[in-house]
Amino acid sequence: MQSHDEKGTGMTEKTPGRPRDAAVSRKLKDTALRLVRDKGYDTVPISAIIAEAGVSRQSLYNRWSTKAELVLDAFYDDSFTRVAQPLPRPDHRGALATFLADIFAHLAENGAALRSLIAAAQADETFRVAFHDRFVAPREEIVTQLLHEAQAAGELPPGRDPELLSAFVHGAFWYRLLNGQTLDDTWARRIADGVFGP
Amino acid sequence: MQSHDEKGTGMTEKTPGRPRDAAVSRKLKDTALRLVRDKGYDTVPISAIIAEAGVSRQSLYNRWSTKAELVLDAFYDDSFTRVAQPLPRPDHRGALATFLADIFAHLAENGAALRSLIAAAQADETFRVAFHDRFVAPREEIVTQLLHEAQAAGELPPGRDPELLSAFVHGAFWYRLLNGQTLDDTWARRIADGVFGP
DNA sequence: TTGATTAATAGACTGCAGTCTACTAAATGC
DNA sequence: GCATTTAGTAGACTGCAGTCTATTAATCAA
Repeated sequence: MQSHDEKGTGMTEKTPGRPRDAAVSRKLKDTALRLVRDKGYDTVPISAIIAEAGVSRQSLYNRWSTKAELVLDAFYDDSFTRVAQPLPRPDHRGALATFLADIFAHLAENGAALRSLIAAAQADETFRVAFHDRFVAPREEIVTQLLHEAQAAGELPPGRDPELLSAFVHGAFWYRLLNGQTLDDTWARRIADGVFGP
Repeated sequence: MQSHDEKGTGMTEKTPGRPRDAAVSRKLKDTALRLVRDKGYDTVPISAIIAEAGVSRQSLYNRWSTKAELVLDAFYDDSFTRVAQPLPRPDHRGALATFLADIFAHLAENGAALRSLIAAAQADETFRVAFHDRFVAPREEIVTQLLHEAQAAGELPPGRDPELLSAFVHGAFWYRLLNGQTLDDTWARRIADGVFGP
């Protein structure tokens, strides 16, 4: 196996051989993030990323096995999933709308990359699982959790199905994103209203 | 421009030059359909399709500008959208469940290809529009229509939002498909119940 | 028959992601 | 020091989608 700790935990685990250069990882992620945001996932070749980062091809593939893994890491580092703040409690319908509006607001910057990563996941099961575990599942969990709480608080009728409704919410999000349709505050509210009823 | 009618309408429009050979188109679509079903979209190279079809590369690209366009055509010819039958009227909830169960049943055969086409649409706006117009929009329309009728029949409360609910339905479908999760009769029923309420 | 036009074929070519090879560099343990 | 191990660089290589060029074949109009 490899060492590859690279100060991930702070305690470098005393592996033999030359240690990984954390600066190389940083440069790759920063460059990938910038180039993909600026020019788009499919327009930016690996050769451009390593050239701008000033790093060899093999150094990239020592760390990530595909372009998609690198880009996921790059965006993950930046923000992407740190939307997972605790949500305001009193009004669950409003909390859901706010949560969605927050995600949708980030789509201006990250939406195109997100679409590319979802696409990449369809051709690469390993990446699909990684993407699901790191990006999809946590967000789904937040909504499911919120809906369970809303149900406990009596704001959502007991007959409703939080897991299904969470699939409705994220499904509508994905469906509109992947079909190139708008997603804004209005849609956040509309989705929340659709879940909680009129 | 080209002639490219190829008996599409029956009335060959008297274009100059050598006419397209309909047998070439047939062989390409049949071969593409079979190979993609058997081996998967990403596993089947163009070179294999033209080799098995016994046709030149250029003949393919004279008809379709990308692999995705060919495969969409191949699956479209076979079935794929002919699920658009008129639906039973008395029970709209049951009609929706049946409609979905029908789609889900076809996923065993076509689900992998559908995922690949959705993925391809994310990197190719021209194809995304074609795919949307030919595949996505008609199905969405069916559900929206059904929900409007259900609302008129009093089976769906007047406060509900058919366009949004349709996005919920197809969204949940896409979301689960793209995340590699099961879609069967149980889910069809569950989604229909989620739309119409408990 | 000839010319114009488009289709079909064969195969070279480009740009891409990802792999592989050869070599050099930095760390550890003796 | 020296051996071992892993990271780094440079660059060749493979397989892919899609483009391009050259040549031949089929149709229509004159």
